[in-house]
Amino acid sequence: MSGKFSHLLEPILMSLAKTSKPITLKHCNQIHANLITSQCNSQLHLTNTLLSLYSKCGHFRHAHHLFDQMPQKNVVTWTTLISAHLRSGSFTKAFHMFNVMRGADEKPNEYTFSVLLRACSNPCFLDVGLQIHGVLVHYGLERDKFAGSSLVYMYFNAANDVDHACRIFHELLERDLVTWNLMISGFAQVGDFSVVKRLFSEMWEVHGLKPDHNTLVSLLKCCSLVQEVKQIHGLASKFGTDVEVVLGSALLDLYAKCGDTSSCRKIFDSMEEKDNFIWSSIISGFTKNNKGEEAVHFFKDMCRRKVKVDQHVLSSSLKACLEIEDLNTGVQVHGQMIKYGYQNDCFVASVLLTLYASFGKLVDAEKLFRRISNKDIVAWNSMILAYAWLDQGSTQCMQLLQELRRTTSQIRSATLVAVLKSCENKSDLSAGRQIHSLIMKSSVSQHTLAGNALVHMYSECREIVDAYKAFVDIVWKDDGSWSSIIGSYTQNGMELEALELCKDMLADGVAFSTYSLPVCISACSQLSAIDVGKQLHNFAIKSGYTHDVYVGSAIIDMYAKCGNMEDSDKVFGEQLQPNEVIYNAMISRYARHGKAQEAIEVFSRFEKNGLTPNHVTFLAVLSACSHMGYVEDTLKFFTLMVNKYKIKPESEHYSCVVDAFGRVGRLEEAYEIVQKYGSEPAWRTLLSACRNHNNIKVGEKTAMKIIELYPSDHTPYILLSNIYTGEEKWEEAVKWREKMAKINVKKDPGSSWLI
DNA sequence: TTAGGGTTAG
Repeated sequence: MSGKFSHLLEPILMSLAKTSKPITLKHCNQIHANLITSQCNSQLHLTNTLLSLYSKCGHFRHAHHLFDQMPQKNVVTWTTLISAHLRSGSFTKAFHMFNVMRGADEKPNEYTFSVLLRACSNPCFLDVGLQIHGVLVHYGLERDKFAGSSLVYMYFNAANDVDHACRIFHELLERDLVTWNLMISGFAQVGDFSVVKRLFSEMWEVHGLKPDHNTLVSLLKCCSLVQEVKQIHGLASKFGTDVEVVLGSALLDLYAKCGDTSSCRKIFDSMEEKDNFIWSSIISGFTKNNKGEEAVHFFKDMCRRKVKVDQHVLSSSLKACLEIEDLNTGVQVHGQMIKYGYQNDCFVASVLLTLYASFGKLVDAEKLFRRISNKDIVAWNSMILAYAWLDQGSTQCMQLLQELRRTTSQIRSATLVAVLKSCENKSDLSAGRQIHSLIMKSSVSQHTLAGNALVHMYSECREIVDAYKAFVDIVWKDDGSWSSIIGSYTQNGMELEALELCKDMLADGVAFSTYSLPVCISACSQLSAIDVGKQLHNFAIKSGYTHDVYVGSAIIDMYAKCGNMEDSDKVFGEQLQPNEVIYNAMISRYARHGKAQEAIEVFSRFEKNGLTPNHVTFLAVLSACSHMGYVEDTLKFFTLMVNKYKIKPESEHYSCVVDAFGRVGRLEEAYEIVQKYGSEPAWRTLLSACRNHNNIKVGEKTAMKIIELYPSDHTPYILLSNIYTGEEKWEEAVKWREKMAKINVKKDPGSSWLI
């Protein structure tokens, strides 16, 4: 009687087992009920299929429950259950079931071993895998296609053991496409590309096996040039290989790495089925190529189509927001992150916290950081860097470092480099010195990256002697080390020494790079050493570095500072794609030569070319206008900067406005600005303007303020005394000179900041 | 009836 309806149930079960559509628990339960009512549940092959359906739709407990209730079991039943445990990540349970199975005298077959060995491809299960290999030999299955192929896979992935993998492969009785693909992917993984190519041609030319998308994905791992990627892409058409999601995303990723975003888009558009991999590949592909706008567009498109986003999509999209400084979209991504439950994901939260921090939202950033359940080192470094951007953020960075040291004894150089970033200011120097001694005591002491960061930190703190000491201590000096120390000397008025170091660098076998060349050229500019500058320019031409914007702008600047405007213009004209840096150099050049009108003209060309001015651009154009006393223009550019370009003015920008007002004698207005936003240089600019206009009222207020802020400074006393002298108020003038003498403030011999 | 390969992120 039993199983009389099996001919009805069987086709339904079979079609469900083969479908690519998602199977629900409801489907499984219905079939289960039907199996029972139609008395087909004693038909083992049908129950086994149901068991695998429960496992495929992720309902492992139901699978296990069914398994327990089955009166009869065969090797398929056991293998399916072991596979279900592995699918759910319960490795120990799976291995345990294997032992129970053998205890129950059920003989494992090639499928059972295939399933188990795949789990052992994880290095932490290699020991188990080797034991299973022993058992497999006992059953005489070592030369079997399925079991043997899985052994090959295990030896490559868990042990990087090429010899063992090859021995097993060569002794197989039969090899199919999957077996060949496993070998090819194994060699691609260990980086032996010549063997990959040899295996590929043998598979196709000798054995006539047509490659599939898996083969091509392994071949793609051997590509480093766009031509090679195109070749593999061509093979797909030659063999009629379906460019499905896996091959599609691998191709897309490689085209992106070669900078070919138009091919990325073509592949993306041609994909009928788009999964999360494809979406995250296209978003990260555009982000990698500094095309954040497009990347963000893809993200929004994805959300509009109601495609479920995953952690890869979220982190790539946030990276794009970071690149284009788009906080609004970032907040939208945050919304999706909450919606899909990725709020505590380490990867996603690390980028989002960086984005929030870049907009000064440190409280939000830290909140995200604290919620990450398993913080890895990148998350810690991101949080440290977030504080490092703050003025005087070294205290928080040091606290985070202490906290991190309580959780791990291994501190890597990237973390210390991040903390050092927070110490690039004189007031944070003591923290910087602490990190220095920490580095010297740790295994990081020989790391070039850490040494370079120390040189940079001391240099920014204007501790040149210490910068040099740190430089000398670097065991393997690279281009970054040399550029850092040469730059440090140049910025601190030691240009001759900088050029000497430049010679040492060449003698040490380190060639000029796009980093070291601009600093050396800039040393020449400040020395007006046009001959050496020209030599460096020649070198730049020969090595093709003139198209680099930093090299180009340094050369433009060098000729201008040496008074050779003709060559400066020539180099500007040779720039293929002048960007912000180049234009900034041109505007600064005119600003320095007091040519405000020309500076303004360059600024408008800059805007016409679709470039976005930054705070340096505005500093240059504001200083050009203010130097000439163009108050209206100064105010116009200042408003443009704040309103249109949303750039937060820094103290230098305010100083320019103060300077402009000061030059035309609008001292009260200047005073108002300095009082609200000014810094030390702004106060000094104002005081100097008061002296030029002999304005006692504002001059007194200003001088008092400087005395209050910098009590040991002689300049306000002298300037005030000079103002009184100018107004023929001799008594007052003498009074201020006396005051200065009384509190023991001395004028630096032979120097005055006015000079 | 059970099985083996592969792609994306900070």
